[in-house]
Amino acid sequence: MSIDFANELNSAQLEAIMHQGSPALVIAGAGSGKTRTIVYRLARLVQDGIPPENILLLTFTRKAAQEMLLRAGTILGRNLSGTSGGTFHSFAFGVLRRNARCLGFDTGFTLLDRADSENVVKEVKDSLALGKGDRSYPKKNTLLDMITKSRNKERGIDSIVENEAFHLSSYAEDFQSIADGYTTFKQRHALLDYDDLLFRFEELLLNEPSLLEELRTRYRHIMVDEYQDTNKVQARLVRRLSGECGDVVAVGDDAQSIYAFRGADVANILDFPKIFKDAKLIRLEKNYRSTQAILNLTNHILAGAQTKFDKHLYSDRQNGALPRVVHPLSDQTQAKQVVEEVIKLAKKYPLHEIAVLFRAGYQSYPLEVALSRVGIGYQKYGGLRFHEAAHIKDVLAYLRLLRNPADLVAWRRVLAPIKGVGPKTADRIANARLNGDEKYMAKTLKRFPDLKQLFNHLDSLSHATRPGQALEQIAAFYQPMLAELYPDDYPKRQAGLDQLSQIAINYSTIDDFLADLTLDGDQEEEVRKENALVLSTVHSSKGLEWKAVLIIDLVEDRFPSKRALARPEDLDEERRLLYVACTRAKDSLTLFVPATIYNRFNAVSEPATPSPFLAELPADCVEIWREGYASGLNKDRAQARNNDNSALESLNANITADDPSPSPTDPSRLGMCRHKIFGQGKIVAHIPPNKYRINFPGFGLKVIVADYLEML
DNA sequence: GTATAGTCACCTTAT
DNA sequence: GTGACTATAC
Repeated sequence: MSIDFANELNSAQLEAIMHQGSPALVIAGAGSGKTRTIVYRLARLVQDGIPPENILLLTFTRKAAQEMLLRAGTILGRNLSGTSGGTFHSFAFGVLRRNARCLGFDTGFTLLDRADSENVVKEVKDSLALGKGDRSYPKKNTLLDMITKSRNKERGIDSIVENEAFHLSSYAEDFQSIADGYTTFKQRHALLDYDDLLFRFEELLLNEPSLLEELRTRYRHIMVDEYQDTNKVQARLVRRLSGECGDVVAVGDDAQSIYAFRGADVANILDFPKIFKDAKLIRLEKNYRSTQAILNLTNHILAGAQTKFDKHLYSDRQNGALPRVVHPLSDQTQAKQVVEEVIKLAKKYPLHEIAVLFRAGYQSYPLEVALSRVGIGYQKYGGLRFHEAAHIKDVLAYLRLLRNPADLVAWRRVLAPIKGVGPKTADRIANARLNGDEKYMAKTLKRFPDLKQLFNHLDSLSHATRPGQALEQIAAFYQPMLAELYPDDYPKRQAGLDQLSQIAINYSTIDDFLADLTLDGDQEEEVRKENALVLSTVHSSKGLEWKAVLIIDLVEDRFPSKRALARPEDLDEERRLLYVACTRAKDSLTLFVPATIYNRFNAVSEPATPSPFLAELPADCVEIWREGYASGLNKDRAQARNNDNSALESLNANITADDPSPSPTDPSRLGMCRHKIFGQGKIVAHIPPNKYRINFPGFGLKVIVADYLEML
């Protein structure tokens, strides 16, 4: 069966799928049929006689790769399972595992997930006696952030701190010592973190020319999806694997770059033609996903960016409803409004074609409560992961020890439930067992009789090679501890363990099972609900699409996130994030702007400023609705957007007047101020309780928390 | 060194 | 309502 490609694709897409034999960069706007293009190119290559084994497809999630391979297989009517597909990290892991000896890991190695890494970092910090008794000392999360940012951006920690966390500059030296200690710890216990996978892979390719040759011979055709979100080392890996003029097709969209915080470098896209000789450039600009009404809005969002994008999406779908901006009275009523909106939309679309998107995982909590109350099933993407739950990690620790007896992180977990054994004793026991210190072991076994059982259990496990089988034994051993450790919700956790066993059955090696869990958190989707509303962070929504999209909490501090705005260019990333969110919608787009946000710190609702990205939008590209105190939602007939701010400010004024705390709008303070990043600026307005709107020459209007300002 | 009860500050985003 | 840290007693 031959496929009529010309009939299935537009001319730019066709050009992309027919390209072969040299590097090409496909700049694919949102909804421009990027996935379709990759899928058809896969199919085209195989149809033209390329063995699937010679193709490498690198994507952002493993699921994306699987779906593309499945679709290509369906088109061709044959199985493409021979194709290598996955994330950079999982591909790197596979190669590293097969060559563990070249890395100096003779007894295997194990992976650290984010939480593991944080705990190691904290341990190192404590062992160096840094920040003792200092409550305001940077937390493990911040410490690891600095360390991995430094590695991903390939700049010194001091430079990262100076640029992105200037308030921590006095700790820069500490951070360096902690980073060094962290590296040493990982080496000593045969542990790799996410970043190590990429860098050790690169090292391996440099040190083992025969391996590089082998990989090059095998992977003659490389495709890389979401190229705008690759970092420097990933770009070098592609270059090294493909060679300067190999058959490599990178697909991406500079306007959708949303992982700069992780070291992603848009320059990779821009430099592609420099790094790869005679790279062909192909642009996909026609949008097949959204209505023109939605694209009008997304084009406006992008137009406000400081970094200009050469992008203007267009669609044939002219008859679309205007995107709606809904102003609920508070974030609590917002949840109610979203539920009502979902109920209405559900009459038109299946639930899984409707998504609610948000900036950060916690923002969906009130909504989750409201949904449960009315019995609407939902599936959440992003936020806490299945395998991060304590009981899952407990059980996995036994498996880790089987593969890497030096894994101290796992030892601590396994030993922790034994009464009388704390972190110190756990370390000692682990070391004694590793070094065969019989004397200490005998002594300790006498003191902690439970240890005997644990060791017997571990010994019996060592015969198990398949993860399903091993997990069965572990679950039996862990059972009594589960009930003891988690008396409140232990049935629920038991169900989680059963689910884990189900997943494990599909794997033939423990290494792959463990790696997939840490490298690809959404395993639980295998038991995904059939028809459920989708809740997702914007980051996790990348590459997906729905008939109807609702975005919540579009207010200053939340979207854009106040945590994300350390440097001027960070605002653009937040803007691109909103762009990604809005371009997920095919037919219907609704933006929620609550007038107040509940503040847990002082347990009151505080007035919120609408997201600056919305304030810029021309009045005719959206329809505005407001929630009244008594009357529910009303359409804003006048569309008097300019009154918006004044109404809000009078609301603010009222609240401030009732507030006994000091610092209301004081005209004498509305002078000049200085900000570490934006420089000197004129204060335009005070936004109670603690923010100012300031005009910074060159940067425009910004809302800044008073703590970050020096008043002049 | 460990267990436990109490106090205080806190939630980006994710391979 | 929780996780991270401290003080106190075993």
